[in-house]
Amino acid sequence: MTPNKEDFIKAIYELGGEEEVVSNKSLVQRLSISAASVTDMNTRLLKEDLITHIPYQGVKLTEKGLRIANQLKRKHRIWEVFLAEKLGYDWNEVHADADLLEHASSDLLIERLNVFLEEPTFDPHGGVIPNKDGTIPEIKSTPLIECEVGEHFKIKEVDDQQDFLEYLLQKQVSLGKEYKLVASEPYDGPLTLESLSGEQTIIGHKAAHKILVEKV
Amino acid sequence: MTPNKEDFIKAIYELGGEEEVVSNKSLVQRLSISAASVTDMNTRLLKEDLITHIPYQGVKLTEKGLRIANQLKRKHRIWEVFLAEKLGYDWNEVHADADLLEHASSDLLIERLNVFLEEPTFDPHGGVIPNKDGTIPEIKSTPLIECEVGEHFKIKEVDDQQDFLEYLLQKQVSLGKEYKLVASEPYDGPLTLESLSGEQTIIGHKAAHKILVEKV
DNA sequence: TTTGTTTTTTAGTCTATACTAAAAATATAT
DNA sequence: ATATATTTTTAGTATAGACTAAAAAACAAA
Repeated sequence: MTPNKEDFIKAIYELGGEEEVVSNKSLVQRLSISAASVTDMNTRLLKEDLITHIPYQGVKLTEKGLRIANQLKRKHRIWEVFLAEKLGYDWNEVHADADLLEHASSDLLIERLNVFLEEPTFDPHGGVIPNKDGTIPEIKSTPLIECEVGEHFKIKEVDDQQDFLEYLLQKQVSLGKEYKLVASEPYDGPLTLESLSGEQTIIGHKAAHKILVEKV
Repeated sequence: MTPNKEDFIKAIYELGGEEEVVSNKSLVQRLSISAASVTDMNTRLLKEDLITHIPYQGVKLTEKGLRIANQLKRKHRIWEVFLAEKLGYDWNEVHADADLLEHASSDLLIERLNVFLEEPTFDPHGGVIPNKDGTIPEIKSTPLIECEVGEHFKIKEVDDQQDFLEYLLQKQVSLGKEYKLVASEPYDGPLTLESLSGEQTIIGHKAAHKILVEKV
């Protein structure tokens, strides 16, 4: 497995290759390589049983390919957590360096880094971190940021940083409380929540990443 | 610059290519590649002005090559500090992962990591960390671990971790005090110091890494 | 100094990854 | 349905990095 193959598999995954067939054209655009190079890489990955290929239609990940894609995603997201939490990267800065690091990380390194970071469940964007074996953890609760306007939910888990907890206290947001999401501004804008008693609370999008809810 | 070229330059450096001509043979052994591959790589690095080459004798780093070698060493050693201090790697475990990571580190990442680690001067083995621009910092003080038996020295700087400071206090080792190194056991064994008043103190090799001294 | 050994270089191959240009297959539109 | 446009594949080429085998140069030793 080389960095290039890894990137290719990741690209297929991100274009929906877990379920549907992904066209050469979309891979050409995603990876900025020629169509011929995509065909080349397809035949190589096919030989390794990482994808299935329907000529003139596209490729799909095999079980093996999917497992690798998820393990890469695990590495990527654990690095993102590190970059954001420990090195002070902004959420939009983490991606490029995580992309480099994920290809240079032994399993041992990732597991130790994971422990150092206290086994995070989500990356800085709120994405779920896959398990070591490439499976996706059963998430009963979803980040508030992923809720749609109009949905009702219950607060299940919040980030446990001191200042964030104080912020929530001040906003009177507490575990178990039920809300309805009444508005969510685009471009990482604020969310408006309405409690059962009709009071409205406005919180920022970063906060909405740190709050896990269960839809009711 | 590719990881292979980087490793090649590092190998030349480690074999003394800053000053003397390094033979193909030594590079063959160091990198476990064929003699023909060494010649190939030499011609490539020559084209980029990273080395000078005397046919049938060997190669030497140019100024440019040396700067790159030191910047790589900087990356390598900063990662070693991270692996040892933050992820709990043993001193002998850090090398392999640092070797991978050093090729996947943007300058930005290394500088932020350096700040996170509080700008260490030495790696876990006591090696000096080169400056960002590829120069070697002027070290007035040397780690105690690098002293030879019989030398006299003065304590200049010690690691400032709470428990280590308590340990030193208990051993009555303090800044400015003068000692003579009277014994140093091999295989990371303990060091025996003798103060001016003739008292002997025995400290472990790890502690000797954390103590900087000036020879007198 | 002549012979034998070691080291380096050259020549030719191989694989991974890219490319362009052209051919083949598929999709679209009148 | 036939012409046109798009997408995919094939064919041929390039570069980085590796190899083996053989030639050339340098070194060592009797």
